[in-house]
Amino acid sequence: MGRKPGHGPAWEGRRQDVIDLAAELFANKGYAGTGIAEIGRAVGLGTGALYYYIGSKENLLIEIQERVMQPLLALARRIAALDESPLLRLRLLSEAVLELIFERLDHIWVYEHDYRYLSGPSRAKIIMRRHQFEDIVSGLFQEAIENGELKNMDSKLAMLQFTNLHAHTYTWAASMEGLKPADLSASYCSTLFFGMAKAASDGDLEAEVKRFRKRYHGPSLSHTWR
Amino acid sequence: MGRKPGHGPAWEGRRQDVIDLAAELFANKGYAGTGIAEIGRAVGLGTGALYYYIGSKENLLIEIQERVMQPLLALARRIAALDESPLLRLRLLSEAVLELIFERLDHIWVYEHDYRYLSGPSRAKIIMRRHQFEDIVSGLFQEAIENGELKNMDSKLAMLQFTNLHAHTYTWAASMEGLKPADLSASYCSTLFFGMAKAASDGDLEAEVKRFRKRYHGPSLSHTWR
Amino acid sequence: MGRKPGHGPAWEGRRQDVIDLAAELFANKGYAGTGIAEIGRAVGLGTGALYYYIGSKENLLIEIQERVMQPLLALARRIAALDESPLLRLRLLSEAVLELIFERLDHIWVYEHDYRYLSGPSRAKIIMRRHQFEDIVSGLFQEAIENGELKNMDSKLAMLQFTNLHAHTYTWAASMEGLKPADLSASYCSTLFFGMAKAASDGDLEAEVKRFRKRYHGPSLSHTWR
Amino acid sequence: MGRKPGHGPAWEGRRQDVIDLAAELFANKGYAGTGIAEIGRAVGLGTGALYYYIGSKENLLIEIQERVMQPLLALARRIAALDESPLLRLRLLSEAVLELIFERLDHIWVYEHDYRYLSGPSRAKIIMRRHQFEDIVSGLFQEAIENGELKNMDSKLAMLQFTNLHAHTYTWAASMEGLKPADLSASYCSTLFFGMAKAASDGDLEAEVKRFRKRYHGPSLSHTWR
DNA sequence: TATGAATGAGTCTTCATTCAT
DNA sequence: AATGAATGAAGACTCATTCAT
Repeated sequence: MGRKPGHGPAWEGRRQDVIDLAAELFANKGYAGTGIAEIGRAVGLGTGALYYYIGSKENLLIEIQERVMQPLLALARRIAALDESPLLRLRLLSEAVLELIFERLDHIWVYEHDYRYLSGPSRAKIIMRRHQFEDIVSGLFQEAIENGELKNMDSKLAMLQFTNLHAHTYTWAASMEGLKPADLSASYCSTLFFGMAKAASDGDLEAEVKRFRKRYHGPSLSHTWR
Repeated sequence: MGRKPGHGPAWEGRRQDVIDLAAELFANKGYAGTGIAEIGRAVGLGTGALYYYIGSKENLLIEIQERVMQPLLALARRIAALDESPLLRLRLLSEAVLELIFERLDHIWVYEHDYRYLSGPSRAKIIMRRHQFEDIVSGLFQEAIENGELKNMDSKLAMLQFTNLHAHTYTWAASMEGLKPADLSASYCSTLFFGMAKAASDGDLEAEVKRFRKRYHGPSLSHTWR
Repeated sequence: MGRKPGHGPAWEGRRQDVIDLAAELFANKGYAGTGIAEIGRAVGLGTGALYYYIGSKENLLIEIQERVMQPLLALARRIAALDESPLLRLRLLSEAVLELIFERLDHIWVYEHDYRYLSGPSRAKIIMRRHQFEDIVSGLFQEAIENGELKNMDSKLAMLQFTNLHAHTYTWAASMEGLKPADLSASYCSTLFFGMAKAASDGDLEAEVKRFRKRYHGPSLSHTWR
Repeated sequence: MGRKPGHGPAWEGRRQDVIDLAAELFANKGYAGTGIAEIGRAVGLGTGALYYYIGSKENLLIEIQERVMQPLLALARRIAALDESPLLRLRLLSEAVLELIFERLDHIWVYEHDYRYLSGPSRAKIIMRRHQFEDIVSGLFQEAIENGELKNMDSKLAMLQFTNLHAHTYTWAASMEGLKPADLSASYCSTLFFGMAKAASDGDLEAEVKRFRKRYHGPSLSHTWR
């Protein structure tokens, strides 16, 4: 974002290193909980020198968001454009997304948690990109539904389930050493696509729920606040 | 001596109101991004009076976490103890959880985002409770697997999918006016349980993936950072 | 100080109780380190009711100072007026002062430490009284010197030694359970009066000091700051 | 990489200046009565820059205590180790202590008054050092008693008299312009050592006291509180 | 007489940012 | 390219005091 002419050749590399470290720190202690001086200490630079590279603290946050959103969108576009069945493309996207998540968990933490600290314009830009990504996924689901590969359902709801399943993975991925993105993707897609398949009918369970509600007279199972 | 130490009868109610408002503000601007004075302004109290009710800012955060975790755990325990099939119990739990989420989205935002700003002990307590919740869900899946209602899979992986799907809902729930927890729960459970059903076999798709990989020679679909 | 008409009969007693407790707390945690609410808790009163008795926090401090200075001055005047030898009177005063110190160490702590927190007028008043006390003691020493009971020395220096010796006792008195004011007084006065007696001549030691200074060439024994 | 963490060469000097000024202010208005901003104004620094030097307000207090206690202990140890008579060593110590007191009265004020505002560990450390100092003085008195230079008395009581006499000097030293530590030391030691000398016997005065008590029937000379 | 509640100025402290060198 | 130093606004929190009831 901020690279201007007049900087030496090492500038860009150093800059990226700083962002790397910032992402790590932000992920662990939160954007608001991490001080500029702390980042400086981690990189081995005084605050003054740090500003030579970063411009501002918010800039750092913007860069990290970009680092997540740019490849994500690029990936989604490239894959969506493939001449393959929608489910296969979704499966490929799933794996690519999970790879991204596993590769740099810290970035994803920041991406998911701290975009609220972005000021107006940057925030809007990020949100717009998220919608773009979602639209691509929605579109793929729509194709699959029209295809007949999936049952007739709201493609947006399908997309949200896909997104929920993948996005929330960053929460626990660190504690599952050994788990491979490819395997996880297979499992996720298996659940999603079979769960949404033509044959699937939830009639039985929902009927059972209804019967239970009639029969049940114990303490409330739905929540009321306070 | 007629002393009556402690607080008047209105105190607790006022206190809860303050927490309500704080949750709203924290949800919008983040815990770190919300000032005590700002909360005071929202409630109509000076900082001094505010502290009379809250004790400390962190206390507010703790209280909000409790408000989420306590009913969540209580619900999970009560439902898990029912004498019903595991899938039905999971379905009931799903709905209860979604009700909780929809009812107080702001609390869930804070619960998911800001627990990192808790100091040591409180943080540990919250994390412990989360594990307890997860164990209950895992247990139900394990039962369903042993039952034969679900295919043979890692019950923890099943639990994580259940959790991912539900937890991440807070992200977009506000923008889906009209969506009922009951319907969403039906959809989620349908996907999950059919997707994990005995019959389901992902052999076909995975074979297709393999063929694709062999055939494909375009730009990389997996991500490498930077 | 603050007793106004319109107060019930229990008022004054209660007021004194509050001052008692305040002295204890001030002694332990310092005037500035003790909150009004803390005093209230100790007495069993809310802050509102407390103010009914005390008027202000500074008032409390003033009262405590008075409680020390008034009996001290009264004592000194009464004893100085006795028709006895100056040394006997000093000895009697010594004991009375030590009794005062031992009886209410907490008051003395406050008296010695916290008069700096008094605002202008009260502070001036207290300092004036201290001078009055010192003048009485000086006068007694002057008599003894003129009497020939003590050697010819500056009566003010004599007074300061008397005062130093007694005043600083509060510092450690609490840790000397069992020590009686009368015995301590005997010891103090013995040291002082024999040390200042006609016969006493410090020529020998001072000569020795001079010889040592000439002979000594080790590291400096006098201090230079930093 | 050319980083040079830490502080510039002027830092330590500036830091000491800040402590100097803080000591002055604390001495006049008390530790609790002096605000950080006030110190900043006195040094010509904003609060931010001030903290760059001091770390915390309590640190300032600790530093001042150290500035008193460290030279005091060093002095005591060096002097106690000299191969001279115990009384000469006490006399030398007396002078050194008084020099210290006269040189930086403000530090001594803070040292004597405000150590109560130190939190746990620092407070304990300071108290320990005070005991070490007292033990050295006690030891010297003990030697003098065993020597026969002083009469047979409790060496701790002797030490306390020595300490009282010296320590309390800070109270009035400022108002005695022209008084030299050496002269004051000579006077103090003269009083103490002759007063505690072998020949001294307080039999006469104490007998007189007894006779007086019997004879006297006026108002109480001993104090009863309130 | 006493209470709980409210005030608001004041406290110490932190931190992103700037700048002379 | 980098440093140390300084800024100053903002942060959380405290506390003596007041007041309606």
